[in-house]
Amino acid sequence: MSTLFKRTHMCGTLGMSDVDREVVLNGWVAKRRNLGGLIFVDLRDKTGIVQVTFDDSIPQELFDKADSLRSEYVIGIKGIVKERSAKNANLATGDIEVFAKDLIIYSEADTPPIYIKDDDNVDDNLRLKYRYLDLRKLKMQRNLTFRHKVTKLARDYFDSCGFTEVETPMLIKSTPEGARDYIVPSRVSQGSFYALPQSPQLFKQLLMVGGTDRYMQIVKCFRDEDLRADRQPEFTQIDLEMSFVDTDDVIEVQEGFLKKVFKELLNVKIETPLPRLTWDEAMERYGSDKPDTRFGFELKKLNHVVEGCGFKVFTDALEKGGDVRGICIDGGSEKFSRKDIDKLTDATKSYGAKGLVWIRVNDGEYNSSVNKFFDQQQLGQIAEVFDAKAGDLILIVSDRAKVVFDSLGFLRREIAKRMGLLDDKVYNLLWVVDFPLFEKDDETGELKAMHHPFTSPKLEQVDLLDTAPEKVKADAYDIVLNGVELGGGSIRIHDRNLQAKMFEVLGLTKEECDEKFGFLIEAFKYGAPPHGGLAYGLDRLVMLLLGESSIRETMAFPKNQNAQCLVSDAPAPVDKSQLEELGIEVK
RNA sequence: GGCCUGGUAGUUCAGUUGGUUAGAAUGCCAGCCUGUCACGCUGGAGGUCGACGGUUCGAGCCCGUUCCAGGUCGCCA
Repeated sequence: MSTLFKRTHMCGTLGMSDVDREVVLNGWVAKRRNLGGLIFVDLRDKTGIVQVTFDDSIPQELFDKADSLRSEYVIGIKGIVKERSAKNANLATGDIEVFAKDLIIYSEADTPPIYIKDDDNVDDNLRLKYRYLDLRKLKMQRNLTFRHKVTKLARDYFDSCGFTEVETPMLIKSTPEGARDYIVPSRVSQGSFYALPQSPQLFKQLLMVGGTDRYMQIVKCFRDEDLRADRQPEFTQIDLEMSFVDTDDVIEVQEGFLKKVFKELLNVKIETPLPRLTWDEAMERYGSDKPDTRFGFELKKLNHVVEGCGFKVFTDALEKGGDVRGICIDGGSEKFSRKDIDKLTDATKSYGAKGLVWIRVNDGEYNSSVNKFFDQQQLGQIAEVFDAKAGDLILIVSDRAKVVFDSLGFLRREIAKRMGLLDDKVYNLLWVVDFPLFEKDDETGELKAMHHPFTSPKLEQVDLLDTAPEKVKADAYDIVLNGVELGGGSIRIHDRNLQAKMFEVLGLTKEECDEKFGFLIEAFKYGAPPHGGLAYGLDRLVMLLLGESSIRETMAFPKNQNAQCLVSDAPAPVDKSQLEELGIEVK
């Protein structure tokens, strides 16, 4: 029975140029202020808020209707735009207001369980349960719109570079390496299962064999692993693959994309070519393969300085082939109390460090947690490595290399955060290149592919595959922004013999390879072009561009930490009959 | 699975050494109010202090167990 007021304008777009214009607006009541003979309603749609005014120039019946409005009622109004006598500088539309001549209430609304206000601080579970209310926040609408702009820009840019967007299947074969798969039962082939893709990796390589030449896809990926602020079980990649390219070609195209994204969406100029760090250098200097270079505190190796010292913790670590490394915090001595350092020490323990040695640099003397083992001269030698000055704080960790890098990498970032050195207006993009091809499994000691088994080794190092595979570097690269991995990729192996060699080093039998990747190996028999590519984590990219700290702020319906969708209550049990139809036993 | 933080009104939080009827802000309801925009003023409703057990004359507070949430380590080729 309700009629519709045909909208002429969006709320947030009105301004002085619309004065005296008759407009029709639709939206939600964000706020009602009743001053007695005068009622103000803040009307909201996705573009913003505008003030609608009801005064005594309208019939009493209409005024009473306006008085009945409550938060989140959905209404339409007809009215005239007028310049305000009292302007509101805090509101984009604050120069004008709309004098209502007619009002229609489309829906009434119960009092909402959460405030619809950008700067609220509501429990995450409530926000996720009532996500449709949360999404009414202008910030969320801005975020979704921004995300849309990133994907549109990606499609346009890669289109202009000769890429074709191709959809790859969502129901694929499970290849249980790496992350856990989400499994989908097959009704037609009972007892068999599909998996949801962790990435379109194998299919995009098949597209290269299929002559697609340049492929892109904005694609959902699924990983059944524990969640984090920047990790969701279903997330979106901007996935890319190119034929007849080397690392430089891939990087050049991507730098063009990133430059455009930053220029057009943030009006930030990115200087290209971007810096490139080798993986070795990134670890040595920053203790991380995704270094944040907005601040210093670079790692220094102290092995040669502490060699033969009387401190057993250091000498033991060295004897076992480990390292002694440290960082120097400029002016950190005053900023961090003994208690602060104890807390930091505790925090490093989750990275495997057993302790933290500290040295406070004063004028010409040193105070440290290892005064018993080092005299002033020895401490001075350590300080010299860092070029430390009075007021600095040196933190040292000794252990096997991974623990040392992880702990110090964490410390430098944590300390920078506490010292307020993380400027979110600075965008330090860089490439980390030459990753190791393999890494050792901590439990089994076996080699496994660091990236995936189709990543090409650096061709000049292929001979090392037989003699010292752990030393072989890969043609793999990650793009890093302010300490966050935005994306990664590699040049793939297109040579059958090299691929066979790779599987051999990984200890995979021919049967295992055929079982898992037979279709790709088969495809490579029929002419595979040299190819390589890259995939961005779209959610993370958008998160960083928006200055958000969780990817949940960039997606419409994210899952909570238990991977549940609180809006729809998934996952949920299914009917017994559904399971029977799938041939799944019911307990 | 481990560690850290938290769970008190619809919401965000405070709650001292264990002690009367558990508070504030905001939201909500009612009344008044013609230039507000965090409108104002007056009044009102609103609580399984996450759950269970224990200690105690007495528990929001102490102890134990457990559930839930967020962060994080492991994990994420």
